[in-house]
Amino acid sequence: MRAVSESFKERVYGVVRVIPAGRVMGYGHVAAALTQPGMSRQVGWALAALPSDTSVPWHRVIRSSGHIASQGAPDRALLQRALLEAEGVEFLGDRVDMRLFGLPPQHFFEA
DNA sequence: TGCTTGACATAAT
DNA sequence: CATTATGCCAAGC
Repeated sequence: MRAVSESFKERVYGVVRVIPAGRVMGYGHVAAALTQPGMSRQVGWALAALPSDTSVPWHRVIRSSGHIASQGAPDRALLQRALLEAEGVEFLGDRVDMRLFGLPPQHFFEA
């Protein structure tokens, strides 16, 4: 179990909760918002530890390339895509158009 | 202490 | 474009 510290998780959730509906962010961007670039993988673990009934909009966090992250969990990937499309996020093939839906880093400064 | 693992990122091919 | 190779960082063994 590659769990991350509770404090780190809380900080990650704090940032993710600030992402407005219809916008997305890359793992690396979330890490950067925590003033800790390079922690993108840990951000992924923090989200993986979320309970299914969480209030955190985890589906708005995808890879910087625009691809949906969870490849080892098809069920979650499909749900994530469905949730995003329901919020108005458009897909170009199998990836999100980050240029249009990527959130500008200035919008959230540690929550 | 050193190797493995993972919802990643970036550059090279 | 897609695929592969490297670099990353923290936690578990």
